[in-house]
Amino acid sequence: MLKRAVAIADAGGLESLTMRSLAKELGVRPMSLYHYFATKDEILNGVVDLVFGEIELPAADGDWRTEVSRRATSARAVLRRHSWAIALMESRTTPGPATLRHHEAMLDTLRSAGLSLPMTGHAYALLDSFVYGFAIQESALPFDRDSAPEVTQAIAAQFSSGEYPRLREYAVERVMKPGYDFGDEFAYGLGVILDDIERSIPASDRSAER
Amino acid sequence: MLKRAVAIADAGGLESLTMRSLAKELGVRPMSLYHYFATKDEILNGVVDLVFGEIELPAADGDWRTEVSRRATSARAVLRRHSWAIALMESRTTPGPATLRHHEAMLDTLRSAGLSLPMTGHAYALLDSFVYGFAIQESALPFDRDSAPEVTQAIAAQFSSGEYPRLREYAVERVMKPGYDFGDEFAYGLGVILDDIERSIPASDRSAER
DNA sequence: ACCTGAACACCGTTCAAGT
DNA sequence: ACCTGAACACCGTTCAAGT
Repeated sequence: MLKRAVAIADAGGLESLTMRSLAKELGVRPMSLYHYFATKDEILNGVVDLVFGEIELPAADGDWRTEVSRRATSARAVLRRHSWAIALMESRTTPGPATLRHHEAMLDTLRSAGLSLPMTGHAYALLDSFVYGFAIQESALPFDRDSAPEVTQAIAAQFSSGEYPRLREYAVERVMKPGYDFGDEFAYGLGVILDDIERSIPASDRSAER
Repeated sequence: MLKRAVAIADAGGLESLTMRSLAKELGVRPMSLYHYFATKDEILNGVVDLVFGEIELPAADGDWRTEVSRRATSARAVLRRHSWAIALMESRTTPGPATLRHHEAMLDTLRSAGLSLPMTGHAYALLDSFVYGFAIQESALPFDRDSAPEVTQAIAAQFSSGEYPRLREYAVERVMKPGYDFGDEFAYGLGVILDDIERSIPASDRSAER
């Protein structure tokens, strides 16, 4: 039921997910939905939790760097698949069960790696800020993955006025060069964060497979 | 005119900003707005650009670390003031003039600090991912800045089931301790990123005030 | 150039009622 | 328990018309 809601938003964006469109998708009348959910907001909470549940959980007994990296990469992929969910996260304040399970697994992984409680907070806040923020930026790219060159060139032409020399430089010398992919910045940022976490681990726990 | 739109969203959230509410605020009939903007989407683009314009610009000829730090801190404050704007950013793909000026200033600051073109992209993507993602997390906190203790305790009680031991540990031993403030995590993350940027600067440019 | 009333095709949701 | 039709107070936007 919530899965259908996700499918609708995937296909037509968040604004296409209405009580009426969801009801139609389920072959039922709009008012029937109110027997299962008190408000549309409740449905949105469920939808966000469902999306969260798609993210691979890290294993606390694995190599922490591998696990944290895998989970972050999975989170990015999920948020790219359901980019409408990012906007939703800003307004949801009551985490669902999948979200809680997820946080529990992450905390377990970080604590098992030997991080102190304060450092666990630092690392988790930094990591998820990066993942969410990257997803926002990726979803707001002025070109989609396919039509990159044409649009990029149009933008670069706009910069030829000389008003934005640094933007022009970056567009022409970097973005328009073959092989450039904004998505690659994810690996860089993730590496920086993982390195910082690694440095924070007490020597006694370092590279301990436990 | 767009300022009034921002004020409406500040006061009542994004859903309270409608063509009708904006018209009323301006003492005009709804249809008059269409003489200045083709669609509501165009208004939203303008609103996002206005919010962007509130962020302090970094000075390319200042100390890069001071400037980048000041700008990131300002961005966080702005997005906290207008947290509804975060959700909007996800769907806007055409940057306005204030946004372009902003990016130009950031690129200029990073390049003037001696960063290579690829490293400039790495640093900027990492920095803004962090800033945006932090803003999302901060706006989705289950407690607002004032009523922290009561709500936190209610949440901690929920964890007493033993189903989420790591979450319980973190809530009880960290979040509920006096002096804890999620907002403090911003300084930590920003420090990690600035340190990474600093390490990337060629020795010849290091600490050059130029 | 600037503004507007009426209307249309939508929303989420209430309420009272059906099986 | 599960579903529904009619209705209400909203949306964004079109169109034709006013000054």
